[in-house]
Amino acid sequence: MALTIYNSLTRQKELFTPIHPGRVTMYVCGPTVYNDSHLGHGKTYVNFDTMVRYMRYLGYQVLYVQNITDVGHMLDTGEDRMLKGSQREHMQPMQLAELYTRHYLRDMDRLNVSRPDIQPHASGHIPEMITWIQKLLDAGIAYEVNGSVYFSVPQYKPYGKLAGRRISEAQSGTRIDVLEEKRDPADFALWKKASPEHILRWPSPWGEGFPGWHIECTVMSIKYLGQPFDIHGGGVENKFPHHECEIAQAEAATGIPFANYWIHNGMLMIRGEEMHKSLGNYVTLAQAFEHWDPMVIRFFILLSHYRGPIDFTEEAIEAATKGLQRLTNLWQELNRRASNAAEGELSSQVKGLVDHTSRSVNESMDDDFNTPEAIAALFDMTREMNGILAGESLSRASLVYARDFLVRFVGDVLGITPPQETKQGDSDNTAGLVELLIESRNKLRQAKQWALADNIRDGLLALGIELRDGSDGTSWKCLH
RNA sequence: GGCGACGUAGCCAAGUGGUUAAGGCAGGGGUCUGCAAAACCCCGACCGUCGGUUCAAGUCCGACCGUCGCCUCCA
Repeated sequence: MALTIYNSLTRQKELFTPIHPGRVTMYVCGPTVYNDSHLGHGKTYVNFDTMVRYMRYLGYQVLYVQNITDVGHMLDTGEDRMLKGSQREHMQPMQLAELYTRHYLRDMDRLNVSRPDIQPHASGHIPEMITWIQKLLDAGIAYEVNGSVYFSVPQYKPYGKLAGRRISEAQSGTRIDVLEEKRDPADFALWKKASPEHILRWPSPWGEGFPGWHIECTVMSIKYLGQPFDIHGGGVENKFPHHECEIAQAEAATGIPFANYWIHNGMLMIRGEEMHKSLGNYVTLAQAFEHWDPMVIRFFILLSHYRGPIDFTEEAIEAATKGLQRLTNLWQELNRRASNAAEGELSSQVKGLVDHTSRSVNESMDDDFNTPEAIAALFDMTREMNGILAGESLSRASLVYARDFLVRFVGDVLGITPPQETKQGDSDNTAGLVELLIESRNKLRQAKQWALADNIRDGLLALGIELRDGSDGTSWKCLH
């Protein structure tokens, strides 16, 4: 089987064929860095990161580009988000952008989202944007009015092909005041003249101003990935108008297709509603991490298909926590046993189980990155492996074979970091002390001094160390 | 109003034409264990409603009900 991807452009699953065999060029719309990242960012970037990881696992050389928007865009209230943010925090706009870029990367690191290969900042690509706008003017598909430049939508026939709309259908002027200087209500800004109080401003052939909402993605993706490139991703809420405009700008200027595959991921909801500041249900990743382990949040996200919405509820997160524990318990147990297992041949039963699971998860991932189905197969394997583990002592080779599969798939592809190894060799003496207590407790148990033995176990548990008495001795793990 | 998505067991969530509808959580019953934890075994849905197509439909078509997104910055 081979990788198939649901392409928003054609509205169907298609066999993925990159432009250059063995290589993938991919662009995903990044955040506007004027505020802390929230759970919705978490879902989007975990979704796309997992795709990148899987394609790399398949052997593709992936070039992954994601922008950082730091130039500010006009809200319909006439305000600029970067400007608003800097006033709120009493900072210079670029200082604000730098601060929240760092926060964003910090949060993504905790979710184990691998960093994009290139993270171009919009503010660093103003000259390229100006050049591109000039191209559109030269092509006669854009026009200048009072120091601003607009894209003439009626002149670009394919407009609406991504979102499935016709411009005649668009209700114009119902909810926003149509700028009188635009020739058509559907026209969108490529360059806006800066008002005197606007700090974020750059010189251009049309006077001082700032770039329009969509031009940065068109210009930066093509600059680093070429035209066309393979995959363009982003949240569904950006399908229209943002992505539609990106296509229009790119293709109208050059006559060359923009991106071959468009991937849109579903939104994250909080108790059934879109997360929105005005609804008071806005949860930043930093806040979420205070309650839940970032790996639990990542796992929770992957438990649903990327294209669907996710409803973030405490109950669902709790279920994900338990499920992940089940998986990591096996991982940990394999590690523990492998460290002192006897040499021997690879068990054909284990090999069969692991190989079967490996094929199964690959098929699921090949089918439009179906992570929930792949995870179900992992749980099947977990159950059977636990059964085997309970019945016989396996050779080191068998344990390592199973463990390495988890490292490759759960670790490298799903991006779930392995359970922490017991801290042997750490600078502190925790491991030694715990082992000593276990030894003493087991002597008490042999003497049937249950109360004292339980006292030690309860005391350690209160300190976050859990003991498990097994047939082959007592193991322990830190609970945080 | 226009465009689009979705509605599967108490909760979360795969499955998109064909043997007994994955998996996780919660719940119930067992096994193991001094107890606990972990683990294993057993138990649950006829797929929003109503029609239609088909030898055969959660799975395709239509209508209706409900939820959500986009149409305005948004991951």
